[in-house]
Amino acid sequence: MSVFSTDSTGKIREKKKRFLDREQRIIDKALELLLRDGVDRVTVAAIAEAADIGKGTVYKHFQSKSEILIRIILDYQSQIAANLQKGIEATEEGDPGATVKAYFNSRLSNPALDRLASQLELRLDDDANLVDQMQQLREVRRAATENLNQMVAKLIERGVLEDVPPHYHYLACWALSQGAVDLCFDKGFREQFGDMDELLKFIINIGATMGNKGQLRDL
Amino acid sequence: MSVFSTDSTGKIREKKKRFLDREQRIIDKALELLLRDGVDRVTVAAIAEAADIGKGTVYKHFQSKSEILIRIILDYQSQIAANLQKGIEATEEGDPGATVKAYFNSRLSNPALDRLASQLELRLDDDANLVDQMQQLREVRRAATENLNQMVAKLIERGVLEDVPPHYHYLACWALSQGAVDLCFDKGFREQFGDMDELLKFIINIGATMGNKGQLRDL
Amino acid sequence: MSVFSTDSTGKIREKKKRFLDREQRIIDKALELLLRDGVDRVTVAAIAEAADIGKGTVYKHFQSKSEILIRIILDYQSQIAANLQKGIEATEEGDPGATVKAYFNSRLSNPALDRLASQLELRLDDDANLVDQMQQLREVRRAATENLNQMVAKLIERGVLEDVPPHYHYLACWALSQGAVDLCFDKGFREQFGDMDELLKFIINIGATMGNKGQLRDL
Amino acid sequence: MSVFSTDSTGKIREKKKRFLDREQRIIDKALELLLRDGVDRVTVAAIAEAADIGKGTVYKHFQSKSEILIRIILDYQSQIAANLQKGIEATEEGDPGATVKAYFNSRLSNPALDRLASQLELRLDDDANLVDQMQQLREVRRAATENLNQMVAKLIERGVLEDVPPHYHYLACWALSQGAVDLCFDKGFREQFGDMDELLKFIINIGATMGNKGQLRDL
DNA sequence: TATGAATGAGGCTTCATTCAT
DNA sequence: AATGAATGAAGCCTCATTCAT
Repeated sequence: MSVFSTDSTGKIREKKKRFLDREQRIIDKALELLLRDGVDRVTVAAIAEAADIGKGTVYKHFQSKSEILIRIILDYQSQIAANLQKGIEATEEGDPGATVKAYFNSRLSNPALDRLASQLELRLDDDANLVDQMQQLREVRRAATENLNQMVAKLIERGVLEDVPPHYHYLACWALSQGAVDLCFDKGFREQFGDMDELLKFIINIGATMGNKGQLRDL
Repeated sequence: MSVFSTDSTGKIREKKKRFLDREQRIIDKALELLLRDGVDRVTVAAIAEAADIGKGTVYKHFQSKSEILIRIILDYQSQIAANLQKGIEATEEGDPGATVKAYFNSRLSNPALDRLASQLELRLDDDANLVDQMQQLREVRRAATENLNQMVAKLIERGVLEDVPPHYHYLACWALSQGAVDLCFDKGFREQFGDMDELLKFIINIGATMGNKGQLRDL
Repeated sequence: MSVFSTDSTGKIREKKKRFLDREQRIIDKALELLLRDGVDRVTVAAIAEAADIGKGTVYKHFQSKSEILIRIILDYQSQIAANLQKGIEATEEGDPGATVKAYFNSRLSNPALDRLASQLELRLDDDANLVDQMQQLREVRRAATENLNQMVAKLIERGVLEDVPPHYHYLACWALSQGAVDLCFDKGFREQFGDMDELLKFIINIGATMGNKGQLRDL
Repeated sequence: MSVFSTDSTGKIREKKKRFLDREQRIIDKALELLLRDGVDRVTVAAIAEAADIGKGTVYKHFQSKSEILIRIILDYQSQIAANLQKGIEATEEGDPGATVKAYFNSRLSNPALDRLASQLELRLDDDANLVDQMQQLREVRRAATENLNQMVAKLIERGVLEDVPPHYHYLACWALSQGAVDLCFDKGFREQFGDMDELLKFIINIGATMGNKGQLRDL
């Protein structure tokens, strides 16, 4: 490979890197603004300004505003999935509650972000131009649930968990953590009860024990 | 009272009734459209058209679009509170799980509505023109939690529930039901697992037993 | 005339009186609101409410909102004309400055009202539905200027005033008083110079002497 | 500087120029419409159409309709202030009446514009979003009155003008010119007396002599 | 006769997206 | 490739006037 072509390749690479960096920068700033100002109050113009680029440039990276938003969801979802995977591995190495804890901690460590992701997904749910990305999102989740399914099935087999379809267990878990996140943001409750840390621990504890063999009625 | 005055009074009453009917009609149609089209896609013009009245008429009944929305929240919240109250009474008459069941059933009987109320509240949270109604909403909730507090305290005293601050119990319950509602609307899950009825029963069962004495770890 | 018909006539008269009273009430309240809230912020609904009658009733007395407004102008104009007439009479009885003083005092005794009248007239100037009333307004003014013309002509003849077309004198007077009224309402000036009473006296003095023989240049 | 960078800089400059030109065009067209149709009847849509641009474009240049209007006032006020300054200089060079004449001519050379400015100011007086611009407007005026104060003080000292607070003189002048402007637009007067040029000369003459030593009574 | 609920034209403003430079 | 000025559809709200009761 000649010096010239090496140079050229290097330059192209550098260019690509800068391009990708900027893409990430757009997402980061968008996220920052969304968390700070709320879903309704973030405009493409604001994102561009925060990222210190022109509005038009945003559209070199994303076909529409929605694509930025769904990208945020996807990134977050992947992160959750990764944490979950670690939890599953820990569970397989002998700690039955590890998965649940990993999951809860993952979602509750930044409830604002979790809530934001929920809101965004809600808003983009039936956007016809995002079919692909939505598909991708579901795939991420399907992969995660597949692993969960196997893990839960084993725990059922071992008599740790109640013998119901495996997804009952982790969807209940999903629901409780989802609700816990909402709880963190209910102004009324926050005003009435103050600090929520202990409460969240209590809820996580419930999450870790619910569905355990022998706890439920009428099954 | 003369026949004439009776007539007159009657007519005035009838007029007022029609006025109030119309108000309800606006709310009903607004709710219908919100459920059908989503929070973002319902305009005042659409509500007016659905209610078969002029746009201006809407503003005879509500000072702003937001007031229609918060009214929907308040109506729903009152309904929940009423159901909850019945549950509390049943619990006091000897069925410890009645409150939780009443609460879950109340929220899950029409999850779409529940979810809509959450979304609306989120959107109206910092609307400066709704301070009064927001206050009213909190008052409805405060009254409900007061009753719950007393009931839970008794169950703790009787050794039925874990001895933690009473609100831990019902906020955990709130969280689980909130999450269960969201679960109903997750397209991915619905596609993957189909019918959710059994799952919801499972979750409600968890709701009814969680926090019971002896189920949690490390307390 | 029979007792019956007397009664009937009395009732009709009473009815008419009440009707006229209410008309005046509408005008009074409208004026009150206009002065308090500004021309832009007074609605027919507000006038009706202030007058303690229904909106529809307003339209039994006036064909449009504009008719209320022009009525206010006409009433004020008539009042000015009456005061002016007294001044003219006093001038004819030997006090040459009496007319000017009467005129200035008349307009400056309630500058807010004077300004309001100007603003309203401006706004109604080319309202096609008010041709008649506008004509009436001009007639009131024409009558006043006719008297002024004669009076000024005499003062010119007597060598008191400069020999220019008579209307020069009173239109200059009109202009100065008009400007004085505006002066009263200029926020900037008020803040900068505080109380305006002495200033207005100074201006009225100018009004009383301007155009006097021997004061102007180059004539 | 390379040819390329020169080109680039040039293009950017040209772009900026076109942007500013457009801004001026909006103002010009707005002014044109305001003068033609009256303050009440000019909409943002109409301005945009007249300027041959989209409605949205207007808001790239001005934050609100009010900002266009106040800009018109400010521009006019600055123009008046500049003319006034020239008059003051001429007075200082020996022509005592120069300032007054400059001022009157300035305002009466386009009475329609002067009147429009008054009306606009009236309408914007209590717009909370224009505090800054209003402040700016007052500053322009304060600067002008400061110069006037000094000049008038000198004329008083030299015995040309009556010894009253200096602002009495120029506010009287302001009032008379303000009134003269209104006079130009009174339909009734115009119809009755026809051409106003001679009358305005007469009034300007009054303006130039009023307040001169020895003309007033009772001082 | 008095009422006030109903109307809907019309105003201002926002913002995602495009495209000429 | 990057920019940001331009766009215009779409949304919310006001208020003079009408008309059924």
